[in-house]
Amino acid sequence: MPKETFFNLPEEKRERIINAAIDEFATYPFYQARVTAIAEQAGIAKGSFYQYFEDKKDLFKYLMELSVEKKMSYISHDVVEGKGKYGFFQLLREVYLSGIRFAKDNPRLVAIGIMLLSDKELYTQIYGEYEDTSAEFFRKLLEYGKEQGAVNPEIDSAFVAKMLTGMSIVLTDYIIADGKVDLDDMEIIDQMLHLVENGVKKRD
Amino acid sequence: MPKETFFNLPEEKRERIINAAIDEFATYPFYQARVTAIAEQAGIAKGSFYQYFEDKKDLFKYLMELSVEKKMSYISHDVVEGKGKYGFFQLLREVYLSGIRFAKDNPRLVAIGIMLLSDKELYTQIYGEYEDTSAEFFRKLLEYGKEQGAVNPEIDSAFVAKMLTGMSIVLTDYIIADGKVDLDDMEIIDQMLHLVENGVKKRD
Amino acid sequence: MPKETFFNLPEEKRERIINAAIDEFATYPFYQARVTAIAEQAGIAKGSFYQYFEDKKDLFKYLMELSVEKKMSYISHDVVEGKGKYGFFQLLREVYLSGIRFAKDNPRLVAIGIMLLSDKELYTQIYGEYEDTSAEFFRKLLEYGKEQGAVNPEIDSAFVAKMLTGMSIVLTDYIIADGKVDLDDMEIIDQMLHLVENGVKKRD
Amino acid sequence: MPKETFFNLPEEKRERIINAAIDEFATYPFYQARVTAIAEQAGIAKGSFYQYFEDKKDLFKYLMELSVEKKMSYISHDVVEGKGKYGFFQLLREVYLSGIRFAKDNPRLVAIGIMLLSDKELYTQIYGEYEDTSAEFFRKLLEYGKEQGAVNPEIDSAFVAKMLTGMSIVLTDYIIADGKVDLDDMEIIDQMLHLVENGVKKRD
DNA sequence: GATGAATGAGGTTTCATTCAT
DNA sequence: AATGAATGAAACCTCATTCAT
Repeated sequence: MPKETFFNLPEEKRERIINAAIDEFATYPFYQARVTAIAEQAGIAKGSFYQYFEDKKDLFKYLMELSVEKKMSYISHDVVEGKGKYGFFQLLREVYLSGIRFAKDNPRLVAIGIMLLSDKELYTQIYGEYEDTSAEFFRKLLEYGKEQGAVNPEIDSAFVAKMLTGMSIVLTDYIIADGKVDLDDMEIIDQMLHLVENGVKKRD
Repeated sequence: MPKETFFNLPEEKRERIINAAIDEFATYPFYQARVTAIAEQAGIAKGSFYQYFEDKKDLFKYLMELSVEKKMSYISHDVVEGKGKYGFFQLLREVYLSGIRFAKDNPRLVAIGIMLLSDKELYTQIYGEYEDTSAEFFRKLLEYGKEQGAVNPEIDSAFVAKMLTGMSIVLTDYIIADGKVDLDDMEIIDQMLHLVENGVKKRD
Repeated sequence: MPKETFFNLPEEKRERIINAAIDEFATYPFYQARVTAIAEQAGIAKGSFYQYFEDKKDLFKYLMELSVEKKMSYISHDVVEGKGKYGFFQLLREVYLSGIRFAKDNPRLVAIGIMLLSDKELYTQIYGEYEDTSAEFFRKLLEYGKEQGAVNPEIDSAFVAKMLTGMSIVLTDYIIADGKVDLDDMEIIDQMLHLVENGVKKRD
Repeated sequence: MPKETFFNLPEEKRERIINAAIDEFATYPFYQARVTAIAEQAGIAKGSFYQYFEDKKDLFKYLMELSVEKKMSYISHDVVEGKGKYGFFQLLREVYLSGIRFAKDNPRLVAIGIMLLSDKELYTQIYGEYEDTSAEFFRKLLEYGKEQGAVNPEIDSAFVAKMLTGMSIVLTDYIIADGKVDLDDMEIIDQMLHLVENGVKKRD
């Protein structure tokens, strides 16, 4: 957690720092990212860095928090409110859509997140014992789908949740890498959802 | 490519080194992995390391080659011969199965591979211009499925191939993380394949 | 070029570093000179060295610049102003004299310069394409002497310039090695100049 | 001094080694020259090197000996025999000429010699307390010139000897650097000798 | 004698972090 | 709070030399 001093900073400066950090961590894996580079980019003294943050990891952690928070803001808008109104597959669609929007708006944050996923050493150092929040989210959604009768109750929620997570990652990766997906052109998302829908829905 | 001296080594020593390297790279991302640690673990002098390999990257590259080679050996047995005999979904099943077997036998190699995937900087340094071999493999398989009439010709092969890759990764990740999947108990794989099958197959 | 941090240092420290460097480079050829030794002698941390200089070569280059600058200061005083007033042989005498004074005051700098001369590889790395500034200087002086009618126009200025350079080097080398030459006792210099004068001057 | 084993080698191999060594030392200053590179070039095993020579310095020393020997062979032919027959300036001319011929035939050996001159640390390690053989040679020649009545007895033989040495070095350096001097075209040498002659000879 | 693997000291350089102002 | 110099651990890598066959 950043020190108080950081939060007392004028917003503009705080943002300069955050942006510099995002740039650096999106370009280099954690261990290769340099505090010096961040300080330089942000236009602050190296010493100041340590007045705002405990250390490199502290900043990184904070970034991840910001990222989650921001992602939530994308989801909440579309889904959280709508829960109940929507059917399972509609919800799933909204979740993916919000994920895509988030990725398009914050490609560097997504890149950082993906990097982190593959460095379990660091991951546990940051989040404590490994625990896949994202998969957990999908698991609950699936349970809800089962209750609703939209999802085949025989499937293993935990595993399919993993799959949905993985597909979500692939999707966002696809987006930030190639910038291919156009929000107006939803074909691909629909293809994916169609794939999931047919694979997961309850037969009659 | 390792130097000749490496290949002149007694097999036992060569394996000690390879194992030490796999251990280190599976635990730490490339830039955090330490040559010193590898040498120590392998019980060789630091200087010897550089008689066998050009540098750290050289060894890493070699490891990846070994990995691909080994993985191929898993696939070949099941699939390469059978192509033509099998339908698309059977082939896909075989591919996933071989992937799983490989992952169960070589979890650390898989971990290294996954790490590499998320460091594109390093990836291109090693393989030249980024090009997703795995996705390409699945794309061809899908084309084959379309020819066969088993796969819906309307789907975007490139994208679905990405998805299949992603799912494959998730699957193996799942396996090496939790060691949950038991080969005798194929339910989960079948669930995934079922998911894919329904999502991808041609409607009548 | 040293980094800004170096120039922000208190003069006393800067001098300690420069002196340590001169000592080291005067004793060992460039590649044998050790950054560690310089840091130790100067009483700074090894890491600090790299806050002041890009690398070993950076420092070395700077030393050479300092040396040229200092040498210029010896010449300027005697000659630059006097050009026009003096005849060719008087000018030559002044040039050699200033060279000697410089060598007596800065024997280690001279030693470094001489070392550099014999490592053309390094020389071009530092100054770009090899170009003998010193010989060029003498060549111009000789041309001036020809204009003045003091120097035999038949001689090959380029070659004799090389000779004058070489003799200058020998002279300074003689001085820093043995410390023999006493400025009050100019016999030797006069012998040399006499040698040159007779060899070069125009016959009637 | 090389070990006996070296001299037991077939001449062809010995020469391969010597040539490789000359190449390496002519290209890099002693400290940067690599035993490994020499062994490779010569096509011998690294271990063999140490069966022939004590260490790197041993080989280098031997090279210098060879060089002196070879240089002597150039001189002896022209001068040693003729001493007595020739006047001082004729002798001097012969000495320089032989020096030039040697330099043209063995530019790399000359380059090594010049390098060594500027590394006094190494020089004394090799020859013991610094002692300029070459200058000594010229000093004796000058003494002879004085006896003969050809050289002004007032000049300081030691110093002028230094000068003559320096000029000799400059001359050879000029030759190996630019390859400019053509033996058929002796103008330049004559210019230099003329310079010396006028500077040194006895006035009447 | 020939080989080439083995060694390890030591060099340069990087960088997170601390410290003094 | 801000600065930026200072530190030193630690990393990679090189190479002369020794050793065992």
